[in-house]
Amino acid sequence: MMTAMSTETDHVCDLGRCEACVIRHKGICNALNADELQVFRQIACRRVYAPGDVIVSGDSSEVFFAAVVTGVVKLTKLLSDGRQQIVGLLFPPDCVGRPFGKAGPHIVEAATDVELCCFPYGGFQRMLTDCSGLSQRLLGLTLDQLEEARDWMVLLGRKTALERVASLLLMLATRSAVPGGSPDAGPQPASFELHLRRAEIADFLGLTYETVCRQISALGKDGVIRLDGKRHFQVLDRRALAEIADVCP
Amino acid sequence: MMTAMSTETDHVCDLGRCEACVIRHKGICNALNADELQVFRQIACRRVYAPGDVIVSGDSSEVFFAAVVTGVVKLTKLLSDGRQQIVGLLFPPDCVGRPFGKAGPHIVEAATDVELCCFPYGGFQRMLTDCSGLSQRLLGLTLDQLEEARDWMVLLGRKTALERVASLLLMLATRSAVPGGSPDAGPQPASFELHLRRAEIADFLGLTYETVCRQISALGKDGVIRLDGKRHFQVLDRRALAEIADVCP
DNA sequence: CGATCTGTTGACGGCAGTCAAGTCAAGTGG
DNA sequence: CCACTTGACTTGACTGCCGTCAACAGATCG
Repeated sequence: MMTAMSTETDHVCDLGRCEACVIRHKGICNALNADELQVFRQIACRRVYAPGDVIVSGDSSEVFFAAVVTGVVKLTKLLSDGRQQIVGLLFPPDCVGRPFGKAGPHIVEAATDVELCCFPYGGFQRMLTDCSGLSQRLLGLTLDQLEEARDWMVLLGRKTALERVASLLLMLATRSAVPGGSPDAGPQPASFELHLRRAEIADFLGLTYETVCRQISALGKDGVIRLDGKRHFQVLDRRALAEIADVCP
Repeated sequence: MMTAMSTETDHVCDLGRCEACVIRHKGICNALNADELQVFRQIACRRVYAPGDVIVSGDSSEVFFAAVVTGVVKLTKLLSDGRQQIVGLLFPPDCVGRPFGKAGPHIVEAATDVELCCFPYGGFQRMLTDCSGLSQRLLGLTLDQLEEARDWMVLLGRKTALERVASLLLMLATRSAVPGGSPDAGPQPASFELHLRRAEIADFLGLTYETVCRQISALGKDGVIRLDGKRHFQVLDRRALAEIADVCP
């Protein structure tokens, strides 16, 4: 598959070559030309995390910026009595952390095996000024995340438990669909792994894990989805799922 | 009060002078130097709206970008059966609309008397590329909004009705505090007008308006707040309010 | 084997939604 | 001026969804 142009080391080393990176033409990296990429590569540094690893915690006085290369990153916020809410799931090529000063208290955690491309804070800040397209690109990504967050606000504020679960499954089914696949032509069997525990799903949907269980069971009984094992989902009736989720496409 | 430097027309005309604008040194305008401001001023156009006026509706195929100069703008999302959720309140100098293509279906509405500084879409896009600091500044604002949206997700997903109402009142009390005032030195009587109807508060908090009423009454009975009329609130015990709201400062 | 973790299902109760009645203020029209 | 309407708000009674508590089933591991 990989056309081996390089006669040099073929095993992916710490930094790898940006040109071969899976997010080279996505996210912020896509805003860079070859020369700028060179600079990027010199200040960047790859890090890997196992599921459950905490990437950043506390009130993030420690500034941090990175791009998600592979895996899923979980963004959680806490109330003082322990209640918690997942406020974002980051997929490649989303970015973690924020330029320009402080953010509120988050917990940033790896939901799956995760590979990050990390940037020293000052260096990234400089790139942001030097590379004309970079901040625009990052702005675009941030606006997308804002849009997602707002859709999630509707879910949390107004949807029933069943609608919430359906919405999540539909989102994941859509996201995990092959990007090059036919645009909603075939029935699209839509099957995917959900790496989150029931409790994490609950924290994402603003429910308890018992309620999540019940609604998943309900969707199963109605023949809308099917579970193979505990975490592998199969969408049998996508249209019904979308109708329950009340998504306005 | 106003030091009349200009010997010319004193009544504020359609465009006014950017130099005298209340958001000249805030928001995106602050990223511009005098020359860039000149360009901005030539493509910009002021518009005013009355409370309840719809600024943009539908799926915003009509692209639109503007800065809020005065007043409060309401961002609403709908479900197909009429349930609705306010996903954002925009105060000066926040921005309405998004560069780079489409956003989801929103309703953008004036919550109070509103004055906007509107930009033609193409012109703003060009400015974004030409003015180096502009996209960075807009990025900063967008990141702030994202942070706010995520805090709101915690409220909608995990807080009780009483906590939600307390959180809203605390936010408004904080926002309406005199910016130059003493940083939480005195008791800060914190009194403000809430221009939203009970039903709108409910749509913001993910509750029904009856529940909002009850919780406001409860806070009143406990001596935490006081109502003068229907919409003028006075925070009597800010510490208690913050404790109820469970805000981690 | 027990211990622990994750997930499922049942019984019950409470918080907030639903339905409904009533108050208050402002406007309208005779 | 008064009768009436309308809209925003408040309060009460009842219901239901979802949270809480609990028991149990598999799976993994030492």
